[in-house]
Amino acid sequence: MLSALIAHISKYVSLSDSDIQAIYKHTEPVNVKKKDYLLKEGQICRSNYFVAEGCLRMFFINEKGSEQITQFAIEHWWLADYMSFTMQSASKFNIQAIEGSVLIALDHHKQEELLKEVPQLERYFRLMMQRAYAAMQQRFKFLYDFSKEDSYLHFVNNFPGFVQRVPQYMLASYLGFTPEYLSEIRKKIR
Amino acid sequence: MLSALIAHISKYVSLSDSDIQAIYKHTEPVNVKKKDYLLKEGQICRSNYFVAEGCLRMFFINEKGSEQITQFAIEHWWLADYMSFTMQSASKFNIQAIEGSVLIALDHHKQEELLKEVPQLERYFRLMMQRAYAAMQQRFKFLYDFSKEDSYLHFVNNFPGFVQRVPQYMLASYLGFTPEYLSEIRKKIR
DNA sequence: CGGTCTCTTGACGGAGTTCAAAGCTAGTGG
DNA sequence: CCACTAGCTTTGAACTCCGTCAAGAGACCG
Repeated sequence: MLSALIAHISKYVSLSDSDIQAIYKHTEPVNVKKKDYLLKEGQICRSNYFVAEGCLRMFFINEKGSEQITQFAIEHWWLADYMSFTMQSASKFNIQAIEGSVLIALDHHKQEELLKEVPQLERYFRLMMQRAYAAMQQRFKFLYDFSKEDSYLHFVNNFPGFVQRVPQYMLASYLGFTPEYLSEIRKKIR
Repeated sequence: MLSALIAHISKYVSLSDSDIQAIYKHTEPVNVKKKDYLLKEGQICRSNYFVAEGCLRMFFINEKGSEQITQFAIEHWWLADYMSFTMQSASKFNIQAIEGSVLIALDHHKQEELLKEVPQLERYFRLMMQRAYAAMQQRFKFLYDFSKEDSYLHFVNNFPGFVQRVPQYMLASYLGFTPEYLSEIRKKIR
């Protein structure tokens, strides 16, 4: 499943055979079952994960003691708590598989080594970070602009396939409201 | 004021004299007065701005017709609508100076040229994007975790100097509530 | 089939908004 | 250096969206 990553990188920068060998040497494929954890609160986020297949969620435990989802990651996106990853300090987030998933893990120090060996990956990761950051800027706009009802409608229209893949209560959490209220919205729409 | 940028870059990667010359050639210093616009809704976000001195805000006009601030940028941070910047497509955001400011502007195509001439800047910008993205991940956590009152207290504690620099109503907008409610919170604290 | 997740319903309460008006403050020009 | 004005902040009352709690109905998995 490394081929999915190689294909993805190749869309942004060109790789020689020896570059591919270097990537092969520094990354580690990881197969996880539904509900397996990749990071738990209090641990250091040691790896940056590329989703080749499947789906992850990142969440934290809020002041009331319930799980609050902040991000999903589907095929061809990277996920990590980048504060913890960069500083190698304790994370306040959890990362968990929502489906059985195939991931490529890239450890912090392995990433540094790999970037030295294959410098054009600096460009690839810059573009990935820029893409992720741009998506977040858009998301902030929606968060501020839309009512909860509109947030839901917008999400459903923009990711029609994805809505089927996760339980409703996770969507509600991600969108910032309760499963009860989501139920209300869905009733209204019918 | 380019020296501020050179100093900042030098914290992350090392620059030769010719690298510095290249940076000098591709960037443009911009002096703006309070309330000057750097980007207006509908325009393409052509430049990435480094704040050497001063302060910017990014905002959009929400469904009710009022300004909603999504980001501030102070000294040593970069600001752009990265979706518009990357795709060179129309932006839905505005960028405006809150104070008289000294900026370094880097146009999209100039950035591409510069990155070709000085490849280690790919690393610098990767680190900047990663830092900005990490900050956003944290911010999402706070947004979901805190009540409006706690958001305000948290912001004041974390950026004590900054609160003096902007009008209260801009803070309220950034934190996602009304100036009236902010006034209520401030009364309660006293 | 039994038990544990997940989704729905309805009653109630409260954090935060809206609207309107008055009080401040700071910038500007005379 | 004062006076004027526009912009900013405060107040209070009415309202509303959405959360909380509790209980029941499905749905899925071993």
